[in-house]
Amino acid sequence: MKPGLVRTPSRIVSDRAAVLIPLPVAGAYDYRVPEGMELAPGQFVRVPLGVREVTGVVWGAAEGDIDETKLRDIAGVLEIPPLPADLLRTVAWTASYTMTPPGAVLRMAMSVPEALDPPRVETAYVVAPAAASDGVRMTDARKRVLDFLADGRARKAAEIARATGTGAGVVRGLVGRGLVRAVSVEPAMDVPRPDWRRRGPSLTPSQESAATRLRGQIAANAEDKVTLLDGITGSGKTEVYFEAIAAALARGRQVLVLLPEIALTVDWLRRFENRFGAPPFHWHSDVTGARRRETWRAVSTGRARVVVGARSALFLPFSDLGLIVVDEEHDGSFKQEDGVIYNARDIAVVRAHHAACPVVLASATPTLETVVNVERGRYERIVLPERFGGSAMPRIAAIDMRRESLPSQTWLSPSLRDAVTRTLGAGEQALLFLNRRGYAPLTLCRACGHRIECPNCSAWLVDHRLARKLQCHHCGFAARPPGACPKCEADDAFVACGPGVERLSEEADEAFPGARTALMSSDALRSAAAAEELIGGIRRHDYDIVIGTQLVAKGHNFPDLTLVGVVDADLGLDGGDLRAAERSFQVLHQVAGRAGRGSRPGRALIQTYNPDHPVMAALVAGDRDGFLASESRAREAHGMPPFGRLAGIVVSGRSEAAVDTACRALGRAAPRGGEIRVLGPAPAPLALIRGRHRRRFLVKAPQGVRIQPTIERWLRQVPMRRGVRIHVDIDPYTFL
DNA sequence: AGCACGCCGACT
DNA sequence: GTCGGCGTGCTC
Repeated sequence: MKPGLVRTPSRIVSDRAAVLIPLPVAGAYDYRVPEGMELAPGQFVRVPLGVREVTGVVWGAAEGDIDETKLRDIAGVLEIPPLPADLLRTVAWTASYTMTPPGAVLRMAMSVPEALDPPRVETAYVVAPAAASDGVRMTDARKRVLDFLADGRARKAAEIARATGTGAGVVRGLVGRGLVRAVSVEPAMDVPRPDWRRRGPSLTPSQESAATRLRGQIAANAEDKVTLLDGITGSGKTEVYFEAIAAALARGRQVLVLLPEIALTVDWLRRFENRFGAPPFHWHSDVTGARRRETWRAVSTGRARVVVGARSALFLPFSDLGLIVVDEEHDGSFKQEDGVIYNARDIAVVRAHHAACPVVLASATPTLETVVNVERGRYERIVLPERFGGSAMPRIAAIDMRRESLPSQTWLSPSLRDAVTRTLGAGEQALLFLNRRGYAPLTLCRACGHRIECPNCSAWLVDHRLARKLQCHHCGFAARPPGACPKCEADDAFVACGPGVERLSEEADEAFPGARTALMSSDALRSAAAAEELIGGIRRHDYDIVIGTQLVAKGHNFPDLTLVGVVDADLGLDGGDLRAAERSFQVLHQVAGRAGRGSRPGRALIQTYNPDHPVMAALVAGDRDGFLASESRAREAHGMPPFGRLAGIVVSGRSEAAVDTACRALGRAAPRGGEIRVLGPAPAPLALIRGRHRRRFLVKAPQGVRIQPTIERWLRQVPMRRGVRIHVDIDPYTFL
């Protein structure tokens, strides 16, 4: 990925300027610059648009191809700092790369409309410079006030009164005599600053040498430096990149840390506060209202030194970005799938390039893309070889389910049950991992075989017994379980097929009587507080068995947990997804890493019907690099990413016939014969979502070929009927 | 994304 | 006869 440059003059001198408005229109609109108005790119301006007036951003010189008579005047300039140049370039690059209108990308950078309002001002008081106190009667109270203000800082009347034991009248009197001056100040949220001078925890020799290399990059202001911090679970990657953060803070720069699933990383925040003595600013969808506005402005003015956030934090107006960290670089949640479709990990590299600052990508199971970038010499790799505190990676063994005999409607093999029993007997904790929410993925009528499906999607409804609902995991549709079969009207004939975590928890209660079980899934944890409560309980050993979905795999540290049982390791392998094997490996490796993080060694048992599958073999052998190498060879042989380019073109609409007609027209116009190939249309794996029928084309090109211009030309040739929409997904992550 | 314009059904 | 339903198409 090579970030392109956008030319932006430092000042607009012409009587016309291009203004980008946060709407999905083709490009920036030209406006007339009124006499005497000074403009620079990035400035927020009010412009007339139809009958209304909107806030836009000065984009550059006018394109000039619009009729003079249509031109309207810029109404005014907002009195807030302009968007920084590196953000403007990142917006332009993202728009062009993802084939999204730039205004739609800009909207992400203007996600806090209230932040653009003129700042609320308050009156504060300072000592007047060069004030002559002769002739002013110096009472005790006046003297105390002047002493209090002697340091030159502006303070509000109430604060002065409180500190000096006087009344507001004394201050007013001093103002009247010219000794104190009233000034307008923007009330600043009193934020403790992270203190990089604090001593961090002591590091192991390998952590220390990794930290030294990262500090060196910050000190050398290594632009365009992307470093993969590659360390197994528990190797202390976080402490290492904290040292890079400290180095950036020491140079007075700002830092952005991107984390997946931000709301649930209580553990991470605790470690940050331990290291820096103050919390970072947060940025994710749960940050709302005044807090959101204040954070946006604090980032813009530079008061916010460290921001930890979800992917949308990439479009915050950092004025002096000195480092970006992407933790859990491999995590799928960095890929935004709706609206502007982008991968935050990639955009982080682009923003860092434009901001001329280094990037650290951290992971125990880096993506093949990143590993290949290391091998090609584009990224540097720093390896943390051993686990912190000397504890070993858990031993991983496969349980061959073909050789186990299980009673029907149960999913815990005798081997796994035996291991759990012995673990509990030793006073330790066990984790049973099943990446499936709810009670059962399918509800079937015993009498006629009818399967309960979502009315809007081609998917089964998932039985959520705790919530007494059948739920669609694709559109959110929920219904009470019907009493009788809607097809054959048989009463009480429904049978739940397959396990979800709720059902597994039932089986665990039966299999291990007396054991205290905790259920951890996104359904069971409605709030961050509830999550913290449960995590604390597990850490205190209030529970013996934890049953969880992917949530449990993330970052938690349970010292007494020594056994991880993966109930269905084959779950992620089907689906024909390009990255299915890679993702399975990442998830299983990560969840296995939950075992043995304390003083006692851990082990993981993986129930599978495919013990010879490369993913299982690599997990058991502890051969991550071997797995990546074989995966890499397979992708290269098929010209798949990262050895070739892919784009998904999804055509969708309410009318299946209209979608098919559109697809035929697109198929006829598809580019042929060149090095770019178009496959499809095929029904998308979920052919119906939210009542919209979907078909998918796949565009494939060799490495290094820009596919966007070809796709653009192709799609432009075929006018779309109303009701039919096209989504372009460059570098698709999943094939849903 | 708004907002107006426009062309068909149920009301005072 | 009008009020208003939301489909369609602009906005420099």
